[in-house]
Amino acid sequence: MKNNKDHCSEQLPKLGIQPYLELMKTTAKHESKGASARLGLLMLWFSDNYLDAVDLALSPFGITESKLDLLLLLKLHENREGITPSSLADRLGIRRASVTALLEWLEKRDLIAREQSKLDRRMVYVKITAEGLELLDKTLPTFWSACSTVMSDLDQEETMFLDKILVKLNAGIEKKLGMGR
Amino acid sequence: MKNNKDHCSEQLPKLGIQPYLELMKTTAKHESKGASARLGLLMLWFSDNYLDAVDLALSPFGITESKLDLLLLLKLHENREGITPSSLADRLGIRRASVTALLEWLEKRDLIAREQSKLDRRMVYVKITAEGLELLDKTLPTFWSACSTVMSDLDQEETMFLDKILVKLNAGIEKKLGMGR
DNA sequence: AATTTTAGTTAGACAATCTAATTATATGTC
DNA sequence: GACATATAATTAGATTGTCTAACTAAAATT
Repeated sequence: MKNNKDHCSEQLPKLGIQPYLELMKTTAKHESKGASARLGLLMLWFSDNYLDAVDLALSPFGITESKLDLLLLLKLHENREGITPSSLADRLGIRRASVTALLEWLEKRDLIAREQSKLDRRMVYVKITAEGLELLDKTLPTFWSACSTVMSDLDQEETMFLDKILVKLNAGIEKKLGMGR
Repeated sequence: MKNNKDHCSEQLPKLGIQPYLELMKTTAKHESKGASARLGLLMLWFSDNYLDAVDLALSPFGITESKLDLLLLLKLHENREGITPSSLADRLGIRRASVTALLEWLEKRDLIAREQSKLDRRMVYVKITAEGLELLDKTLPTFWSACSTVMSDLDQEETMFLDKILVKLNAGIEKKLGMGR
């Protein structure tokens, strides 16, 4: 999360996207894709800003998006028995070792509990605790409103259109990265 | 960057967005904003995936998006004399100490050069080197195509519409975060 | 001349990831 | 049944990008 509060003389002017596009003309492979690349650049900037904004909204709760993501996954599969670190790694698109680190943090704060499987003692079952659920209850309203605030600048037509587009783009990119929620 | 190649039994099914929306109904403040929050969630997922995809595309060049960002900024202001770490921090929306770290890395590889100002000896001027420009030349084609590839699923109408929407959203979020490019 | 402000750096921290190695357990083969 | 292989989780150690707080040197102000 970025949070620049240094008060410095603003020496470099904002360029906007134009100079980037001009540079692109001279350094891109196929000029045909100009419109897509412009879009991609706008999206890159927005993605950066948006993730920062959500992080910022969550920070008062002392939890990050990654960890909330994991808790949310556990909550939504609460009925299901036998959620293992491996399956979480799969679903989150990260390595098992990374999940271990997240679980370590969450367990230390009693937000989740781990229990060794009796059927296969290599495996561990992960569950969200009452405290974990409580934290979700406290955090989620802010999370949803952080998600929606930025989008509320759009009118109804734009909202519907963007929804359609994002569903399409997400499907495409999940296929490319080979995973999804 | 995420890169899951562990081959695990896929135990947790993909849920898609529906269960998240149902949970939202019971945990959001104002139900009115449902459409925006749904959009925000889709955008959050897409932003995550998109940044991962761009990172992945850049990884063969041994440079990350943050560092490329900085180099690009230097390239686009190449004519301007006296670019300081402070002004870069301003423009990148990060702290001066963080810029020092990036410059350290870039300087070690001769991609940028630092020189003490003679007018005000507290200040340092940063310039991109020939090697830095070379790296940009090698990297940018891949960067632009990473930006555009994901977007190329869209037809012309969608592209134009999304462009308009992103300009609007970026303006809004930059105002909220208090910075921009 | 003394104080305060500024620019940059350093030191030390934390979060989220990774790979490689390790441990314990299960499974499969001869 | 014993040995080899595979699997699940963890540990160890690294990297990246960020932060805050303290420090140094120089400039500006009082």
